[in-house]
Amino acid sequence: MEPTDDETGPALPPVIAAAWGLRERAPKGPRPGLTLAGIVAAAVALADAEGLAAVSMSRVAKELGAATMALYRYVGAKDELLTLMVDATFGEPPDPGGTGPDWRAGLAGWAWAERAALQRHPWVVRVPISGPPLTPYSLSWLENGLRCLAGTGLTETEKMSVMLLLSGYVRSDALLTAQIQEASAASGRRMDEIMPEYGQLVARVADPARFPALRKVISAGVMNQEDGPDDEFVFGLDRLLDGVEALIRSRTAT
Amino acid sequence: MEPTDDETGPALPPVIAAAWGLRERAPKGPRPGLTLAGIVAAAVALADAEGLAAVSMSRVAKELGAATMALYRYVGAKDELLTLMVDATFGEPPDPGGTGPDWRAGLAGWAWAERAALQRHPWVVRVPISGPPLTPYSLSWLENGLRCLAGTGLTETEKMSVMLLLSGYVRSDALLTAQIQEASAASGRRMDEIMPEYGQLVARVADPARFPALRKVISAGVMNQEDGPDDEFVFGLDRLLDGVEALIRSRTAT
DNA sequence: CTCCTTCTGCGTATGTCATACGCTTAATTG
DNA sequence: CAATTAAGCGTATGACATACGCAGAAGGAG
Repeated sequence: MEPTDDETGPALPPVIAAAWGLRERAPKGPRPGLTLAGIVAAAVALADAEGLAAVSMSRVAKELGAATMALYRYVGAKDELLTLMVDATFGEPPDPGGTGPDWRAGLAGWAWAERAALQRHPWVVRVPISGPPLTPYSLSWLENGLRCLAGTGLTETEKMSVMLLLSGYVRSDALLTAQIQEASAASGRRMDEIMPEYGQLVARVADPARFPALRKVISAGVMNQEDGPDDEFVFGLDRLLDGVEALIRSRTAT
Repeated sequence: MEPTDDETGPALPPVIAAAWGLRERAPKGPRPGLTLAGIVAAAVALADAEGLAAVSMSRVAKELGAATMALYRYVGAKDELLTLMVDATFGEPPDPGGTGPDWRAGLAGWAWAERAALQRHPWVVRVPISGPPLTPYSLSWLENGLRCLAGTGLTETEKMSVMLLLSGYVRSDALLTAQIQEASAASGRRMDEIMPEYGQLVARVADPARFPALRKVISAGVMNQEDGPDDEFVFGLDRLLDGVEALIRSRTAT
């Protein structure tokens, strides 16, 4: 179960190979009673139902009717299980990523879909990510995003940077939403009470003389307005895509 | 040590009050042998030297020559200590946030400074954040950022959204950098080897027929180019500020 | 000066967790 | 049928956060 590191390149973590279906099962030995996919699915269901904190190796094993240590035949460490859990929640990206001419609509759809996936499984943003994506679904999403940028005059480096920027933004937004949900659950208040309360706390703590701009924001009622949670996302997404559009236009003009 | 929840508003977590210097020491009882600031400073030093994983309550206490449980007189839970650690690493923002007319230069400077702070303490991006900022330095940074936007025609809500967008971006970028550092430390390879290796792994795992756009990026050598790590940051920052500029221009034009 | 209140430091105990190690046993091949 | 290989898993280890309650210090009240 060592990472394979032959002359063709660097080590491929075994669990990643397994996720891509590249694991050749040895002909000898007892047949496996569990599957990697089954373990991941059980862990995802558990996280959905009781939160990421409930996902311990022993708890997942119990859910499967197996012993804790049985899982380690499929997964080298809990870390790897978490990586696969995240990948599983994304699933196949929604759409062939049409090579249609409208890159902007394509990327916007991509962002909305990723956001939806993250909101279906709010714990995903709490998983500490260990590196750039190598898992099947994650790469599928990246692929589809990149396809949207095919017709633009951007360099490959720029395309990648745009995807990095966009996925980072979606993640940031989802993190914020998740925080509000958690704060609501922890304090027992309704979700639409969290931000107004935050505004009050800031007002109590921030001296108007030292924090004039901040106080102005608060007293303008920014935290109290009844905005659908989508408004914030729309704003950032529009800004971001405007920035990309400016670049593309300058490229096309040249 | 209960959160105070009087008629003036919602509960202010006691450790936040302490961080703002709002704690009135009781006249009775033995004098405290530790200080909250000292505990936080020790924890930050420990995280800087040995990483976030080394920061356990017992380890921090040992660093101070105190017993583990002594810390709980100053901090309700480890979570709170982490929040204060993050705040401490930011420190006072660099510059009065001049109300000069050039919002763009101001915000860019803000972003670079925040990025520098995060890179001085790479573990900060690994701290699970529990909610919107309430700590002194965090709010100072927010204040200074907001001031940059004073002259623009943006609404208060929009200003806040811009700051959210920008700080999320800086954080995302710092997270990526931290991941590369961690991967480098874990695998023993040099930091500039990590991305090329990632490219090779993707090439090994992603079938060209199913991932054409991704393969095109890889084979264009995107992962191999000798880019200063700043290039990525510059690109995203420019896009982002371009997007904000487009909005401001449309506002001013009206 | 003395007692009482109040708060600090901290020893101990508890429950949880990830995971290393090695035994047993089931498939399969020769 | 014997040898091989890997699956399931029981046990043990060490780390961790933190609840609880005691002992002693500091100051105020009488």
